[in-house]
Amino acid sequence: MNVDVQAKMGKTRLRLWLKLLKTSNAVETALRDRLRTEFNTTLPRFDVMAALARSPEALKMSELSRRLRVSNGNVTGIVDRLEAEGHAERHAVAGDRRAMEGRLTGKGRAHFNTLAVAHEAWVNELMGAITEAEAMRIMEDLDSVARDLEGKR
Amino acid sequence: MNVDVQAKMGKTRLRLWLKLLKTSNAVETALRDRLRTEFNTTLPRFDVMAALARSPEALKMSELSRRLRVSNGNVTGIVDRLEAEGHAERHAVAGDRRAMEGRLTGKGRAHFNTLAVAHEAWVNELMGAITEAEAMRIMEDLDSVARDLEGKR
DNA sequence: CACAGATATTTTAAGCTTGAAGTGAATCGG
DNA sequence: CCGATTCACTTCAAGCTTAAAATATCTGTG
Repeated sequence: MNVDVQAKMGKTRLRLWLKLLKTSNAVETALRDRLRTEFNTTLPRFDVMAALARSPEALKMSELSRRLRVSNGNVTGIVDRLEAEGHAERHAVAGDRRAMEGRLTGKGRAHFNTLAVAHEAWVNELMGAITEAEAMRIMEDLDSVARDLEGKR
Repeated sequence: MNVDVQAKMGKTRLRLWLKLLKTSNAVETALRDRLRTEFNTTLPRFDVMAALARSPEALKMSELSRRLRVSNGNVTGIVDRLEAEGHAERHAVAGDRRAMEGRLTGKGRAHFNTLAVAHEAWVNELMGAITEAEAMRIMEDLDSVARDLEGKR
């Protein structure tokens, strides 16, 4: 590939990145706004609740951190707040006095079910301009990027 | 469209959103890491410098806020730090004593030129799995989402 | 002119996020 | 068994982000 074509490709990828960023920020901002105004909660709290709700077992702090790809200290703070709200609880792990497990409370589970329904509807609305076929194709393309990045880590 | 097909579409859009978010977070995290370790700076500072560098004129704080789609208070803090680094400067706006304009210093402009070259190369590398044709198509699809969201605001 | 409302910016409080330091506990090699 | 290392988690400092309150200024209306 000659130099001109390479340069043009680079510019196209930069434009794509900027558009990807703009779009995902716009959707994310809308979701954050709605979680705040309609349910008085936040996206990080929703994410932690989703991870806990999805798992049949309680999850160790480090496991939450790994699944959500955020730092340990971050998980500590978010679970602190969920605990203060009565939506999650920590307990010691039998056999390892260093570790703590988190799980949703009954109240937390009920709350999350409400949130999850609203969240799915919102996403469906916000991404309404995308058809099934477009979605499938974009996911394939993004997968190739994700796999690529996975390798770099 | 029947109810089953609608439900399936909703799930597909949700999956697309999660993948979009995951991919853009992965790219963004890589860019943040490199800005930090290689240039001791941050993405918000880069964004403000890019806005200032792109504009032939100095920009008012509120204009920066509008272009970057972040709050006024946020811009205040980021410009504070750029000023402390000697990369930007504020000055009063003639004719409106409420307003402040920001611009890059000579040092800031030189620094930004270095950053911008590295940034474009990084994006090109991180998004290397996407071809020109794929990029064009995804941009079109995302445009329809962005236009849709634009209307909602 | 007075003054009500709009505008431009900064400040503040709260939360999210990270990397790094700190604490206590487990594990492993000798 | 003991010391070094690793591991799980929390704490800390710094920065980013927002919404809301506070300041100061401007503008239009009577």
